[in-house]
Amino acid sequence: MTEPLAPQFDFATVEREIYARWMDADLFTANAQDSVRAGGSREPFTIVIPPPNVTAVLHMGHGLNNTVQDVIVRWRRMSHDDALWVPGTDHAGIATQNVVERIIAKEGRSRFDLGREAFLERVTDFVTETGGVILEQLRAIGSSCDWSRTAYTFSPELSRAVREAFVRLHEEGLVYRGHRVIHWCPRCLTSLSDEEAEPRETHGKLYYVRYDATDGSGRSITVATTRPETIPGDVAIAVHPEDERYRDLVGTMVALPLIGISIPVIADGYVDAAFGTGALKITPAHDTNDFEVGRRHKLATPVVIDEVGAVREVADAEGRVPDALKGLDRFEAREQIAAMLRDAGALVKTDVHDNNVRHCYRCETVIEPRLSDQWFVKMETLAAPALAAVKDRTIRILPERWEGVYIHWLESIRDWNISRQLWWGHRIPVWYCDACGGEPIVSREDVSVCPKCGGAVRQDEDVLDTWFSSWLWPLSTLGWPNEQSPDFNSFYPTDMLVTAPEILFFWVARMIMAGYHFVGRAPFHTVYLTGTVRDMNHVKMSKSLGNGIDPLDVVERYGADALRYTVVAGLGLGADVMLDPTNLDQSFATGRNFVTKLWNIGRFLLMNVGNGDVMRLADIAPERLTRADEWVLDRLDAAIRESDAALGPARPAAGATWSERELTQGLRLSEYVESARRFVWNELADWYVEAAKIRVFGEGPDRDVARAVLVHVFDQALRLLHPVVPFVTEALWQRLPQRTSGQFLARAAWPTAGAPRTRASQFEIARAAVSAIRVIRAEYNVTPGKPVDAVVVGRDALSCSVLGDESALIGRLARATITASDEAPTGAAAHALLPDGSEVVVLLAGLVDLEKECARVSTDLAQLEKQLASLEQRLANESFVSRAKPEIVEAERRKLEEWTARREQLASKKRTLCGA
RNA sequence: GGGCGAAUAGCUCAGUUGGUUAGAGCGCCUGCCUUACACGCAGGAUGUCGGGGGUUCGAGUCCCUCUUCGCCCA
Repeated sequence: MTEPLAPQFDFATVEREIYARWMDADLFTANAQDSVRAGGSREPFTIVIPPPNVTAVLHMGHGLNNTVQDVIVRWRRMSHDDALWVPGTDHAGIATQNVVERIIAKEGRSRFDLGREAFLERVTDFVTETGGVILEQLRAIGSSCDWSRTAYTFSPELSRAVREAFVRLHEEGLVYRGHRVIHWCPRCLTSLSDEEAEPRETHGKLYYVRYDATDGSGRSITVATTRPETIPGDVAIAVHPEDERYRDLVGTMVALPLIGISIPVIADGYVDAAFGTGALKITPAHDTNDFEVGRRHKLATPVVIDEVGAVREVADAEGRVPDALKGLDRFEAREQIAAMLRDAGALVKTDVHDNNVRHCYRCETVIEPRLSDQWFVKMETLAAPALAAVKDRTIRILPERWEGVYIHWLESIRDWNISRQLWWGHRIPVWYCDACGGEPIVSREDVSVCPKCGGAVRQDEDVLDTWFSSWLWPLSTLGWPNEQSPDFNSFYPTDMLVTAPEILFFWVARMIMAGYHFVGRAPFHTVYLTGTVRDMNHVKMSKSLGNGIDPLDVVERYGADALRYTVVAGLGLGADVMLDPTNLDQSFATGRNFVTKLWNIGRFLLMNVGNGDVMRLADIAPERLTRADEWVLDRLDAAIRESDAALGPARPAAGATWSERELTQGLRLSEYVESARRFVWNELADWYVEAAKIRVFGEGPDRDVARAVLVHVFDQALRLLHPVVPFVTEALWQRLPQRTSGQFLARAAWPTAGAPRTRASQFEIARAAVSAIRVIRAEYNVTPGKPVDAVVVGRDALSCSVLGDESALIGRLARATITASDEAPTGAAAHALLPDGSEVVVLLAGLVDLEKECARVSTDLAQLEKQLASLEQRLANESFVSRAKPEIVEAERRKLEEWTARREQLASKKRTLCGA
């Protein structure tokens, strides 16, 4: 039963209601049995969500990313795939721990006051309470995740996968304990991986410090350093072996300024002779590269900066730190020692110097290189297949340019520090026995006594890098390490991964490594890296900068569909999306306008089609279709074809790897949306609906044809648009005549294009005639309501019959009374030449300005002649005719014929009008 | 410093292997409340495709170079 549609789309009510009905009907739950991999009839199509942090609230980046995933997964679901979108969250070690630490700080307590166990309880409580918020928010933007499979990196199941991975890698010798200089955040009090310690361009100084020789010769060597506060930790001065300036100093001793300890001058190829003075101070405990130099030269490693970044004699550093520096923060110490050096005459000069300083990606604190024991993953063997997978096209990364970045990173990969000195995270499954002091015990199960001596054991205090669980995400969410689980069998490997480029290394590359290493197969075949959401000044949106847009605010104001449509329509492949946080009305106008338009087309249709039976298109004899019918059906097919081409392929046709041709195809979401939009708005609404009005308003058998075409075409268009604007399309679709309850557009079949319709192009002649008359009306400022008289003159038999048959329609759309004739009338009238050579003459008694008409035709003619001249020149060119592809030459010849004929028409018109 | 990428209408961007008169959305201008829609309808204006050079019958598209901007890695 169709009740009239509300004049306005009440998205707030409808979206909530429809989402609830989708959930009740269980539409988003994938069935492992349906997958062809389990003997079913559907191709599996799986996307695993990039798990947002449990502490996260939805921002536009999530809005963009998850809209893209939802569009893709809905498209595949409608395309008969066994579509699965796995949702979930990440326990996010540092981020979550920071949040809870801030909360308890308000109570005046630190995590150390609470102790490990009590602190973890607080975190767990916090996560239980707020961890699901972002998943709820994803529903508000329409995400069709399979909520029955919601995963969490810290769940018992996924934690088992983490242990399995760690232990297995250890057994294979790929996880090892290393003693080296790592990135340390003195605020978070944890080590970080190379990726988590982000380089930032920083304005600093370069201090030139003189170290005097100890042999009394009066010689000295000046080094340039950005970090004079580490001077107490210096153990050598290094120069390049081939640097003539310092050759005679190599092997001699110099004194640490202010401190007096003697250190050697050594030669090492690592030194860049062109930087600073060409002499480098070596501080092995406080610089990654210096550590390597120190190791090569078997130097000591005095530690002079502690874990909170204060200068102290921490280890092997007795007598090295001057009293005046002790206890100072590293940056205060820098100023202090510079002053002391200046006073001592050892500071030669300072220069301004910009360099990249690493900062903690979570709290922005300047990283302090720190010497410590950490667990590492050996990356070289893991990287090899991940590198090969992209090179041999098993995996494609879009936009393509990211492939280069990925390859470059993997080719110069370094070992991965996975220890974190945090409390919130997967505890490293390693136990130590103090009694026998044997090898660390690495175990899948908790260990309570030493297997060797039966003594007490203690577990490693550290937890694992969060990414050590995230890299298993496509595996662990589907049941791994149980490779026999139905989900793993049916849905692994997954298909696409949609994420932000920032985590290409953190996450994407490592997932590929994990996939190959643990199960021998890539986790997905396509990586789609979306752009970034920015404000009008191209600044990335962020809460801290205050230039963000809250997606839920947008949903509240304009609806989820408007948000989704706007974002997808503005999204070139991998392109950034610009939105103005200060003008939401304008930013989301695209989506809001479109949704309203769609709603109004639906209103028109439901008001006028009525509740009576609607024929199926297939039951209508072809000869009953009008030219307009054929045209709109043809345009629909074109839109379907264009949408398919823009979206697909969904997977490599050959199964294993992408062909060269396929490699960069598909995922043009904005092109897909534009094709669909153009059809419903510029073709269906602007032309077909207008053309069909008189038929649906009338009575008789033709009314039923028009109703059938209208309903069919709108039904198909709603299917085509459903992935982008799921709510409004579902709401309209369910009200279409003869819909039985329990049917959902979300599960309806994706449209397929039919064979080309030959009569469709005939309607173009009528359309051109309407446009021509409208242009003339506008030029002569004929008031829109006022009818005019016009004569149409077909160029040939076909045009004549089309224009004759359709004259009533043309007249109605152009507000004109049309006479079809064999000959253009003479006398004062406005003329237009249609693309096919037919003519339209609008009789504007008393209005026609002969001069204006003459000028118009002259301009047209001049332009055509210019183009014709260049065309003639091209065809006269022997090289072109002989060297260009034959079909190109042929096309140009045909064009020449048409244009020449047109020139004759225009020239003759000009003679009549201009009287020359 | 090394590498990668971008530069097309006022703005944001398409333009897939070189081949019609370079497109879209938003914005802008003109006229219209035409009984689905003014969040709309009809009409319209706007490009030395960053500069220069080259390859080619033919370049927005390929090559070189310069300029500007962005990203990644030291």
